[in-house]
Amino acid sequence: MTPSTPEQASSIREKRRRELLDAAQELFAAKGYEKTNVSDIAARAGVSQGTIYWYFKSKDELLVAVFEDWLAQLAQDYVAIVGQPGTTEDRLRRYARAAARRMQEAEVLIPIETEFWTLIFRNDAIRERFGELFRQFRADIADLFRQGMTSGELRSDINPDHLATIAIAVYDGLVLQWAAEPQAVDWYAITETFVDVMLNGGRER
Amino acid sequence: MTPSTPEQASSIREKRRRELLDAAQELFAAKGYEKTNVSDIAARAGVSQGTIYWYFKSKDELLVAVFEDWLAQLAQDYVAIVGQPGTTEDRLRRYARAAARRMQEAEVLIPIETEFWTLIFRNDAIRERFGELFRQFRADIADLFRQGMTSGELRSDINPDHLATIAIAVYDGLVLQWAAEPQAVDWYAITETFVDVMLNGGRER
Amino acid sequence: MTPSTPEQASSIREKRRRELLDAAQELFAAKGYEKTNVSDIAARAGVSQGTIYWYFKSKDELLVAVFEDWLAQLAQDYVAIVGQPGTTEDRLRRYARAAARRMQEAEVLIPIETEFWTLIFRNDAIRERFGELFRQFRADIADLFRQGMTSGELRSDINPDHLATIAIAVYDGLVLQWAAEPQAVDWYAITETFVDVMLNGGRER
Amino acid sequence: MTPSTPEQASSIREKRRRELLDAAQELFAAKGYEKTNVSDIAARAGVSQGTIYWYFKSKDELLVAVFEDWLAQLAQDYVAIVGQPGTTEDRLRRYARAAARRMQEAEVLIPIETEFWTLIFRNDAIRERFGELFRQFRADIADLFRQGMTSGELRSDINPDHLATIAIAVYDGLVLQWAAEPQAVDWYAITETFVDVMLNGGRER
DNA sequence: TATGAATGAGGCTTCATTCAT
DNA sequence: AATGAATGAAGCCTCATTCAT
Repeated sequence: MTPSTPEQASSIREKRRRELLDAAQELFAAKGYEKTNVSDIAARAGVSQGTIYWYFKSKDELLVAVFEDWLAQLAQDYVAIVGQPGTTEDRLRRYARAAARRMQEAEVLIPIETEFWTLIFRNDAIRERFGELFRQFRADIADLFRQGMTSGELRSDINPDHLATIAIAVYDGLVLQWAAEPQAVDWYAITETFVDVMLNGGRER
Repeated sequence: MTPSTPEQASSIREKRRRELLDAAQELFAAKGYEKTNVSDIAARAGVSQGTIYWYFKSKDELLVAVFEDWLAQLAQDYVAIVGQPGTTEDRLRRYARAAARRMQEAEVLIPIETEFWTLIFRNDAIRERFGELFRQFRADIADLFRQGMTSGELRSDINPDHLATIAIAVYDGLVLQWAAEPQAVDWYAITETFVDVMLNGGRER
Repeated sequence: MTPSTPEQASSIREKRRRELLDAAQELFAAKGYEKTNVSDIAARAGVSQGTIYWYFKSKDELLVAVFEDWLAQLAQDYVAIVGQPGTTEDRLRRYARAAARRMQEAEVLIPIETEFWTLIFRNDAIRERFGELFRQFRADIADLFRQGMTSGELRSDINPDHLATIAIAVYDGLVLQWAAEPQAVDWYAITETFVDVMLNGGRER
Repeated sequence: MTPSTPEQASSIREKRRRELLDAAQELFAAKGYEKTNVSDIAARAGVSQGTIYWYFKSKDELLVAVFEDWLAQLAQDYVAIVGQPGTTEDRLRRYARAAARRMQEAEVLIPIETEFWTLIFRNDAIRERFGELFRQFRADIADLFRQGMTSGELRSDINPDHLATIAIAVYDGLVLQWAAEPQAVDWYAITETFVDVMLNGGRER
């Protein structure tokens, strides 16, 4: 059975597409979208420039594809974590630690995150998808808090949506500080402090 | 009466420089650095393309100038607030509310913030300055917390640097969520929740 | 039952070739040679891009094939008409009316005629073939006039070659005016006027 | 007075524009629009490629400008001739001879005429302008015939518009035959035959 | 025969920067 | 100081053609 069967051909296509996606992601992260040129991507993926256009209609569409790809990974990561059983406190800690771990492991990808954030203001399609991601994510975490309130674990006089918004914001904001001064951000230590304060408050009593 | 005296000439120069800076800031915010071209800036400032090079050595230098300009405003805003007298709690609330107000008032400038963040990864000078800003800012806020610990207002078993890092991160992170879905971020309400939880904790007791 | 016999294979080949030729002709007429790309032709003929090269050595050769095909039709049309028996006047009228009819019926093909005319200047092979066509055509019509002169129907002090050249020129020239303003060219009415004047002259007497 | 005054600056601009127009016209005539590349035009005009875009928004717009320029010359040529005083016969002869002379003198420009004809089918703006030209031209010549009919010089049972259409068509059609076989078209001799037959008819009497 | 993938040359255009005036 | 013109280096993309299956 030669590799000319439809399935194999298509799997080759998938593979090539992924190579291009990976090459693009790395370069976008390393140099930014504007500074990355199509020929660089082609070179890194080991194909000719024209080949890219066999897989993506334009450089822009390639960017969107990278973005979608990245979103997919991201969503998968967190949703799985937040959805696990346990007390709210446990799950909150797990979420926070997973976020910390992800940041540390995927530091090379952080530049591409800020790249996408910038795109949020320039590209309606991307804003839409990003908004959707945040919405879903916020809903999941708010849900976690609501369960804690129902079970009596958490104060019920706090707006769980606001809480979720804050919990998400912290990690995005940390990214920036890390970017400006990596050694100033110890993901794990800050995570512990954050969870502690979120639960117990900073006030002396 | 031509502006031939040195002072006049220099004040005209200042004025023109500011016009160019403003034009550039607006366009960078609106379209991003890469998509903004020198001729656009010239047109918006009402001068010819060549004139820009009488005031700035290059487009890059113009960007850095806009950045410095923006940083100056920013620092002024916050430092003043955090430096005022009062209990730690008061000052924390004030800081948080000032941040909320600033966000709301300067929403049109937010895109330029993400633009700068992206630049953190591409431009060493900007990373350096940004790092400095964060460092100073973190130091000021951590100091605020330390005073609260000394005075017995706050628990003293928490790392004040981590706390400061988190406090700053929240607002940067909120910017992103606002970007993706403006109506989801009510700056003031979230601010109140944030301060409440930071002080009292979310745990039922 | 697969088409494995030589005849069948070859007739399939013929059929496929014709499909490609038709697709190409339509597209060349609609968009022009340069703007038509090989993949468009393939798509319209329902085959893959590579297949075209199984039937034609290059895009250029495909153009020449379309041209030859078109010439063949054209020559067939006219030669038949001019060669029919009758008085010179009858045959002249018949030629003129046939030309008028052809124009009206084949208006969609007119763009491809101008396309070919342009190619006269760029492509030696096409100029050669075109010259041959005109030469033959002119000879046939001049002959018609000569017969009229011999028989006393026409004045014999006129150069029959010039006359033939003019008679042909009129229809080609009309094509252009039709192109620019279709409603201004009533093929049949103009034809009658043309034949009338050619025979009787416009001078009052 | 240095050449920096507005008038001179603008006349320099005019001059440069004309150089570009001429270079483009020559190349379009020689190689056709599609085969001519912007860098060739720049080279022939002795400027850099980018300079062209200081004068024309795109290659397409340059083509249209060449076309307009050519139309202007053309209209000027003929309108002057047809508008002169004299009998209809005189003026008809003059028109025909002027057309013949123009063809002979401007043979290098003929390819660009067919180039434009092709464009008639592809470009609405050009079709519009071309239609306008033909309309005006036809009207002028038809008018000439009408005057001849009024004065009793010409038969009044012929449609002068058709006659005008034919008179114009002949020269456009001759261009094609000339293109295919230059030596077969003797502009002056054919012109005399054409006028003779148009006036006196070809019928023996 | 037929196909889809791949190639690579080259075209149009943009744009930061420089220059002559 | 200021300007409009000019430059030239890329960059994205198209497309005829070839290749592996």
